[in-house]
Amino acid sequence: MALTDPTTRPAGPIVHPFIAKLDGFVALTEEAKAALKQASLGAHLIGPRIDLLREGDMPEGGILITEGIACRYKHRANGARQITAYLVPGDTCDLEFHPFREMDDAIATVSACRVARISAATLNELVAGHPTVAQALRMTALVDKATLREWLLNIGSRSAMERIAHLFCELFVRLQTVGLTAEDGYVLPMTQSDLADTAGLSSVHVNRSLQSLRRQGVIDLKGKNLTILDWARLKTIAEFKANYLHLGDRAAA
Amino acid sequence: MALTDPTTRPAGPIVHPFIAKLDGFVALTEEAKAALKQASLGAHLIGPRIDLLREGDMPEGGILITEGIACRYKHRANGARQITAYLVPGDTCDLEFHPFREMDDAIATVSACRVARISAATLNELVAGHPTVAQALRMTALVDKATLREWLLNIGSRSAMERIAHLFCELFVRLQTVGLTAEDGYVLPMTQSDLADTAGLSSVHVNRSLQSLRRQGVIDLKGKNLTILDWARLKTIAEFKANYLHLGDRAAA
DNA sequence: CCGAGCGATTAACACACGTTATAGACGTGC
DNA sequence: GCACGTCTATAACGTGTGTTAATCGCTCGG
Repeated sequence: MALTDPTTRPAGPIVHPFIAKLDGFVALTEEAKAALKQASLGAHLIGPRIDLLREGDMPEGGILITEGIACRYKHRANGARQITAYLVPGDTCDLEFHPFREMDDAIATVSACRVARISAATLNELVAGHPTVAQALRMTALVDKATLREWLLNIGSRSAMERIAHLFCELFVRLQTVGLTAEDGYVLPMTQSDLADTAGLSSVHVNRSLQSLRRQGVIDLKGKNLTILDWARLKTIAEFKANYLHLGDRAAA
Repeated sequence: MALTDPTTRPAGPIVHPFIAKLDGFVALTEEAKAALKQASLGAHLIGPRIDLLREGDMPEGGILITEGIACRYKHRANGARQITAYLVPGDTCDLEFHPFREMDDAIATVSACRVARISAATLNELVAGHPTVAQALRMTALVDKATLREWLLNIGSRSAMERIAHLFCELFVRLQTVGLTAEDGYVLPMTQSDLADTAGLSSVHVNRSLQSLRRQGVIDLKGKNLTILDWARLKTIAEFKANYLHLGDRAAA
């Protein structure tokens, strides 16, 4: 029963991942949910590999991803790129909005995405009118920071294979909470070059590490389909603990 | 005139770095300043290398550093440690507080520190009663996140020497805004082993990189006294841009 | 149907960085 | 004044990862 209960383990993508996410952190009132629904109307479809915001931009409002995967990244003068976060459906950026702030990094789609822009005005209304929303948004900011710290640990102290395993674990858990995983895998739209820029590795070495994970029978990766053949092993390799995502009882088994 | 004007370039440590920091982000009302002063009373002196919060703790409130330098860090099972942030006077942690949240990392002093604990109750009063404080706190959270992203770029894509140079640049600018730098240097309480755990390097290689910076005449480091002999060069090596700190016109020259 | 381009793969080689070990310098407590 | 621990420094050696480059397979546009 529990396995098929759509409220605990959705069979497909959930309709309003953002509302579900916030509601998971802080129980929202019905009015708050309605307001959020209203605010996330008018999402646009945007193709893959498109910049949503660039370094130096002064966004009027924030961004909400409702479908697809996007990323935050920074560029160096020599052309090197560091991806600092992945945004999955339900994730936002710059909702903890502050006027007159210049972007110090950029945001781009990885796969095609559905993106809603939320203006500063509606954001202020949301926060002012719905304390539960304000509290939940503060929680998302905390989780964002905790995730950045975990990535720092990942890049700073783990080996190449461990880093990639950790990323795969994190994405599995995060996508699972929005109903975007199959039982044993998910769609991974990043290229090996993206993974390299995420993990602080060269794309050649990412390939080597993937081969190693494959040879050990831990994963299978064909095209954009990642299958996790041995979840326990993957978690062990990555030394993955989901506590930093602060999912509470929504955490995956 | 401008150089000696204590409001723009304080000659010594400023008395309430936290208030100055928030006021720099969002102009605070006099009542807000008074309330913040009240809240930060009763700071305790704590020795070096003492844990303030441990992973798994459920802090009742937040922490404010008024003197000394502390750090956030995470441990791995194999004993490896990753330092994810340094807290200088005026910095806080977990003020964007959320009830029933378990720490997913730890906080410890590096040098001896003066530390104020701010309870959830006074924090709620501050935020509810002073919108400017709430807004400024949101800004600090944004800067924290931007700093984490910059660190990710640092560790993920820069060489050993560049990473260390970047850290030295960042600390110089941050300490300067709270009046804790000399004209050409500051006190660096971290050991080389700390720097290693910060930059994702071995302590041996940190030493090698420091020697290299010394040989080039960029820095001098005797004991805990860091002297920057060639600031322009150091910035170039680190490819340092202070924009992610969002200091506006408080940024160093 | 063909060429162009991008992504994945693999090989060969180079080097930045890690590991282990030892010794010296410094402070600190007894 | 001595023993001790901690931090810095340096050497020798090993290796994980980067670099360059070539090949192969797709997909997509014409």
